[in-house]
Amino acid sequence: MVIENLVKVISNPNVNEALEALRDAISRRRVVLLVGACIVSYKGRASSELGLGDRIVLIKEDGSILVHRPRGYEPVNWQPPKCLFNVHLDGDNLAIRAIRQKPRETLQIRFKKIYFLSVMTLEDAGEFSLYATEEDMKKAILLRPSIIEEGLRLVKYEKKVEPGFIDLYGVDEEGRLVVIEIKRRTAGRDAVLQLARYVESIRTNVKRDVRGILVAPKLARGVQRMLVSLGLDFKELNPKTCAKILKRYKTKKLSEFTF
Amino acid sequence: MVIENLVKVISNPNVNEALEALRDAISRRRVVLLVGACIVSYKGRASSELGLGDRIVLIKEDGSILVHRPRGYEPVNWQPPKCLFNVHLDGDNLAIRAIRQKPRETLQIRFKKIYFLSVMTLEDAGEFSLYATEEDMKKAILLRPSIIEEGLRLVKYEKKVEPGFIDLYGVDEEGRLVVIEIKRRTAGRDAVLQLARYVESIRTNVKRDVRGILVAPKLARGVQRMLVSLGLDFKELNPKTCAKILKRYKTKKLSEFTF
DNA sequence: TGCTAAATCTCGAAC
DNA sequence: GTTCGAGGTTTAGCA
Repeated sequence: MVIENLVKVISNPNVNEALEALRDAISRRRVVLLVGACIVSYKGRASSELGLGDRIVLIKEDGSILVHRPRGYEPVNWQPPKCLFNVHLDGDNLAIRAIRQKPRETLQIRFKKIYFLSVMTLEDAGEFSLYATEEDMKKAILLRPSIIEEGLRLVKYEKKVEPGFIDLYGVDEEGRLVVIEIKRRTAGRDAVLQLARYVESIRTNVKRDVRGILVAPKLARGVQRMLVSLGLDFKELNPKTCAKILKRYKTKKLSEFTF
Repeated sequence: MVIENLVKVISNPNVNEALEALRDAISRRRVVLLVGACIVSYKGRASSELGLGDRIVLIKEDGSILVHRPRGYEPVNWQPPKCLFNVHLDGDNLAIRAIRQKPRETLQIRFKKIYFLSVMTLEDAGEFSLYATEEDMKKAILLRPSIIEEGLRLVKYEKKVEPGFIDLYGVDEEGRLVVIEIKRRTAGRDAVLQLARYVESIRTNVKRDVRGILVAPKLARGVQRMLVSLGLDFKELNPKTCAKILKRYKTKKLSEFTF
């Protein structure tokens, strides 16, 4: 029985070694890291050319590929999951073509020199959880509408109106309709305009008072004036506050089962 | 004289080897690749937790850091350039903390096992050029306004009006003002509303006929009706056509110098 | 420094 | 399959 290395590293491979290892790795859907000097060209939704330089190329199990320069958060070139690979020789150099079918896009990487190549069998079943998103804020407000204002009753969730989807919809203490637009970060003009369009759309269909409340941790500069002139309200609400409410609620629910 | 390896790879390093190599690499602003089993947590604009699994961690010269899972285009966790690193031992495990100052955000990676670590000195001076962006379309239209319509003269570039910035602004054959909104992809409702707001804003300030032209390779479904009802025009224009015009123009300019 | 708009945006959900 | 909106969006350009 042969026990295969889960992580294989080849330093300074020659072109044929690299070619063979890469073809094998891709056919087996392994994760591959390549570091070397290369030129890159891309044609598809746009086109790009990248001159010679040292880069890190990461090919993943799902057929995605990333080309990273030594600086910057974003990859300089890439291809999303599910693309097809073709590894071949371009003269004396190793070349990788990654082709996406729809939309048709082609990424070509030509290596002048490969410093190292690694083929890896990685196991990753870890759960990822992100807290305090806009969705969480919505849930927290539904659980406890009083964080917006006393007497508020929420009657609809993601109501469809003409310009799009309303985040939250309800009735206030005095029976007026309330439209709520939620932003998890500083709300700008766009958020106000969005809310204004929703309110306008409902006003044209209903013979009742309609209020619009923008809910966000903060307003961008100059936006307050805009809100006032459009007759809309603002309610400060921090995503962290919402996370706490959700947490408490979950604990409570759990305790309901426990006791 | 000591000649240092430009790319150093350590397979299955023990914790102290890894700690030393990593601290040295970060202080020298080298590019680092780490592959191993880790857990990750993030606190900042939001919060996240990632359970144990094999990942690829890339630390760059500019102080950015990316954590990639074996699948997916996007990093599961990251930190943008200019963050500060702290490498330490967490019990028997190697831990990396990457701290961003503004906004204050912290990324912590704890390795249960390191399969390999690579420290690299990479040289990348290659030029990157991307063709046929919205900016290119703007330039092409300015160079040859007749691709929109005969007799069009463009008089302003990125004119500021109340709702935002107009892409292009001009006068048509019959002396009417023309506002142009450019999209490099299929134009949707948002593009139409944007153009409509610009046109409206100019109409309120000027006692002249004002036309709005949406320029894009294609219209989304249902958008044509919207355009008509708002009295706006559409002109089909492909970004590739624009790239060709720019290329020809550059060649022509070159030939003017040559001959 | 802060804000606005674009991105080969990507990704997911809803229709 | 298409469309629409969110994203820890990031990034570039400009007041």
